[in-house]
Amino acid sequence: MKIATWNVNSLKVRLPHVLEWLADVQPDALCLQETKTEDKGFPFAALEAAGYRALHNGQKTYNGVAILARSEPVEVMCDLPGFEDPQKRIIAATVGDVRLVCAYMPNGQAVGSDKYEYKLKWLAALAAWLKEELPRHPRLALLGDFNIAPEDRDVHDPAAWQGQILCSEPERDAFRRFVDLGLADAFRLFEQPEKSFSWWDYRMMAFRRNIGLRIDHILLSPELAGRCRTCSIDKAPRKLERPSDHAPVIAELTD
DNA sequence: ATGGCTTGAGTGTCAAGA
Repeated sequence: MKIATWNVNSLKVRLPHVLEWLADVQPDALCLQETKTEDKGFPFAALEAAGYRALHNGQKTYNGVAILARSEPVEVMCDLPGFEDPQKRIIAATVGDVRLVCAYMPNGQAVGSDKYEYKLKWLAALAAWLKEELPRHPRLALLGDFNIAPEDRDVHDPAAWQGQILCSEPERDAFRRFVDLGLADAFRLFEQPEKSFSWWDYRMMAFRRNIGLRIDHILLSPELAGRCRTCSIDKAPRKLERPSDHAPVIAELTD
C-alpha cells in the first residue's frame, strides 16, 4: 500500500499536476492540504475519472484538506473534536486497514504572535485527540503539512532559522509529543540524502539552490512503522511549470 | 533593504503563506 501527502497550494491551479502525479505514482491514498476551495469548486468528477474517490473538508480561500483513495474510505471524520475552529485543517478516514489522518497544521506566522499561540494550542489539541485515537486505531498514519522542521538537519541554514517560526523549540516539542505517542517519522526510518527538504520558497530561486525545509511528514504508529518499506520526497512536481511550493512525500507499506 | 513569488479575492491591491 502506497500512501502520500502533498500540500498543493490551491487544487484548482494544481489539478493537472495532481492528475499527472496520480497516474505516474498510483498511490492507494493521497492526502491533500490547502485545497483553498469549498466543495462546489472541488474537482470530484475529474478525480473520479482518474480512479479516485475524494473526501473533502473545504474552505474558501484558505486551508481545506482532502483524502483521495482508490478504494472506498470509511469512518470519515472532519475537524478536531472539542476544538472550536472555523479553519478546515483536518480530515480522517479509514482506507483498507489503515486509519489516515490528514492534517494542515497552522503556519504560526511569527514566534510570539496570536497565530503562533493558535498554532501551539492547535498542536496540543491534535496530540490529545491522537492519544485517544491510537488505541482505537492501531494502524494509524498522520500525514500532512506540519509546518514544523523537526530537527536542524531538516533546515537548509539552521543558524539563520534558529528559534524562528517552523523551527522554534515549542514547535519542535509539539512534534516530539507526536513521537512520544509512538508515532515514527517514516522518512527517518531509512537512510536519506543530506539536505532533504519538502518545501522551497517561490522567491530567490530557492528550489534551484535547494534552500528549503522539511516540513511535510508521514508519521506512523508502531504497527505501520513495522510495515514501512520506503519513504521518500518526490521533487519532480516541484520542477514543473507553476508548481506547488511543496513536494509530495510517499511511504510504502507492506500489505 | 524585512523585499524577493504565488494564490484568492475581485478589478486595485492586499492578506497569507513559510
